[in-house]
Amino acid sequence: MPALPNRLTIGEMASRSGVRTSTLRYYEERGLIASERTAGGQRRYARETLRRIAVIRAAQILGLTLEEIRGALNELPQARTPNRHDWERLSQTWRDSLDGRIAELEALRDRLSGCIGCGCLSLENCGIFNPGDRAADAGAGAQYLLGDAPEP
Amino acid sequence: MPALPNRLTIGEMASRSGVRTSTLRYYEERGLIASERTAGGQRRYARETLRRIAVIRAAQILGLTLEEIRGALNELPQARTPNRHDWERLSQTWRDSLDGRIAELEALRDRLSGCIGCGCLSLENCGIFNPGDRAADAGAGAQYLLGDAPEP
DNA sequence: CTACAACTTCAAGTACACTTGAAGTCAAGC
DNA sequence: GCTTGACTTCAAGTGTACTTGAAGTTGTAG
Repeated sequence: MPALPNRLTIGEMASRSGVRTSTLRYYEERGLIASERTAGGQRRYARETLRRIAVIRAAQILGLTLEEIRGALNELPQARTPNRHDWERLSQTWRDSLDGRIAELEALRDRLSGCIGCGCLSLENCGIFNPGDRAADAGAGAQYLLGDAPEP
Repeated sequence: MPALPNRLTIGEMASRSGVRTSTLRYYEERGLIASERTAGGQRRYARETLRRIAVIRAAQILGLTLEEIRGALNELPQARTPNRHDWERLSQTWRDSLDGRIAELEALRDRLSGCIGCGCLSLENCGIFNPGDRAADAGAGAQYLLGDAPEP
């Protein structure tokens, strides 16, 4: 077993994290991760950066943009090892966001399930698929199913 | 109250569905919706198309691409009013897909919750955030939290 | 019958998250 | 000390889902 170096090359980071080198450079360019350079100009990453990447990939699943993730991560400074409190705040925030998304999807699923019973698409009087036929001047139309406000 | 015409202009469709005219033209170009034309070449939509748009927006929430949605919708042909069986198949498929996504997010949330207790980001020995430090040659690294296989 | 808002097409632009390729440099093993 | 794979930058390309703008046409209210 080879000893684990504390400073990892970009290739080592890639194979350990499952994220391509081009992506790592891109993340660095966008300020999500940081690196030091060798005398010759090559990147060397701290081992902690692996965790940061895990957090980034997890946050992407939650639907956050890289910019939003960058904002969240910048409260876990790269200068010091993030402490338990830092991490609790971040993971609690994301947990809440997850709970929200889960609730949204469950509501959508339940509306869909209701529709299975009524066969909406073939019926004129389904309250879910026909709102636009009645609330014409609300401008919201078929947004009903989505639980959305009209945007554009 | 103005009577509801059976053939709607693109502008009427836009205000009823909450989707821009440019988006409607784009959907048509991509084969998700259809229209007839007036003698002068302007689009006129059947009222049913409003439902189709509601379905499209709902499916987007599920994370389907327009191409996938097009595929699903093409089994609900525009030529005839889709029957109850058509709709049951489609909504059941999407319900299953929703259930899957909900389960994924719940698993992620639970792993996050476990992390809140252990303060991973500051600990060397968390099984969730440090897998890459031990399974170096698996190439999977920090994918653990995500429940993902390594892709690239 | 005319004015004007709403429509038409087509090409190009935008945002996000990357990937690819060219041309060149670095570092580790022999 | 040289070879070779891994690295470097920078510009351009990809795919998805649209939006914007220019230049011209249509349809309807007055």
